[in-house]
Amino acid sequence: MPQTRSDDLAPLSVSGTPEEKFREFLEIRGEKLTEPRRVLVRHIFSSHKHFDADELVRDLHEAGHAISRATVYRTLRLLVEAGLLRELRLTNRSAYEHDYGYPAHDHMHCTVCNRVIEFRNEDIRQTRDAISRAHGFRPSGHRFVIEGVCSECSRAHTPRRRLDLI
Amino acid sequence: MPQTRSDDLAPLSVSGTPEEKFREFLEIRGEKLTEPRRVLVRHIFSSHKHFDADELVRDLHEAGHAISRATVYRTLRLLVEAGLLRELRLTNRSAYEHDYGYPAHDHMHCTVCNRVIEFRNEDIRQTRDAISRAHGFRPSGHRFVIEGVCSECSRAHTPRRRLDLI
DNA sequence: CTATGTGCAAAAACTTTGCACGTAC
DNA sequence: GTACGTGCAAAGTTTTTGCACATAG
Repeated sequence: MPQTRSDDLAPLSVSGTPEEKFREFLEIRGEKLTEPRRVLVRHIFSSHKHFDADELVRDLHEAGHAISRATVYRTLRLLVEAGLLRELRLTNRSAYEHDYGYPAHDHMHCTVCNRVIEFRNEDIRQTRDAISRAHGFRPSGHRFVIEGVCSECSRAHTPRRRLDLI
Repeated sequence: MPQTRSDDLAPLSVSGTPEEKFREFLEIRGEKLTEPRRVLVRHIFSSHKHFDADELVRDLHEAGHAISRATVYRTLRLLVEAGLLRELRLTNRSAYEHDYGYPAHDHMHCTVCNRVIEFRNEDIRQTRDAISRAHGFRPSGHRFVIEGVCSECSRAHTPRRRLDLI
C-alpha cells in the first residue's frame, strides 16, 4: 500500500553521494562547501523525502544545528539548481523532495488529507517530449500532479486531517 | 504560431454566462452575488486569460472599480471552488486562468521569459485516469506543466524579459 | 430584518536582503 | 589573504483576518 512512494521505487545506485555532487556543483561555480551547507545536505538526504523550508529549520534546530533560516532558504535554492532537489509548489508554500538517486516520478495530491502519493509512469515523459518537439520547446522537466481524493479519504469517515504532513 | 493558446482552442458554447454559473454556485451555498463579485466575474471573463491577484486589483482600479484587495482574494478563492477559474501556481505567486467554456488544456512554462504556452493533448487525461484507477484515487483534475525553454528563447539573443506577462 | 459581504488596516505567512563578522580555499 | 558565506534582524512579498459598516435576499 503506497504511502509516499510505491515499493518498486528502489533508489538507483548513483556514483557519489549528494554531498559530493553538491561539492562538484559548487566548485564549478567557484563557490564553497561550508559547514552549514554540508550539514544541510546530509540532513536532507538522510531523512524524509518531502519537506518545506519551515519544517527543515525546525528539524535542524531540534537536532541541535543552529542554522539560520536565511541559510536554509539560500541553500535550498542552490540544491534545486544543482539538480539535487525538486521544488513541488503544491500549495503556495514551496515543498521539496529528493531528486537525485531516485527515479523520476509524479504525484497524486489528496485535497482532503493533503497527502502526496508518488507514482511512476513511462508514458508521461514520452508524451511530454512529443508535445515539446511539436512546439519547438526544449523541456528541462515537468510537473504532473493529479488532484483528487485518495482511497482512504474516499472511504473514511474520519480522514487524516489536512497538513499532517506534505 | 502559439502565443498563449493554440488557434484550435475555440471556446465551447456553454449554457449560461460565468456570472450565471457563479450565482448558481452561491445560491446553493446560501451566499450572495454582490456588486463587487459581479464586477469581478464580468471583468475576469471579458479579458485576458492569465492573471494574478495583483494584476487584477490594478486592472480593476484602473477601470475605476474600487474593489479591495481582500475582496479580490476572497472572490478568487470562490471562483476556483466554483470551477470557473483554475489556479496555476507556476511560481510562488498564484496565477489564475479561465476554466469555464474553455476546453481542458495543459501548459508549457518557459523558465527564461516566463511565458505560458497552452496545448491540448488527449493522452494525458487517459493516462491520468488509468493511473488514478490503479491507485483507487478519485481524480478531480490535474496539472501538467512542462518546464523548459521556448523556441523564441532558444533562438533569441535577447529573449523577452522575465515577468513580462504570465 | 438579518445573515452575509465589504473595506480598511493590521497581522500573518513566506521569502529575500543588507551588513558586520567568520571561514574555506 | 581574500572572496565568499553566515547569522541576525529588518524589510519585502503575498495572502489572510478582525471588525465596524453596508447590503442582498
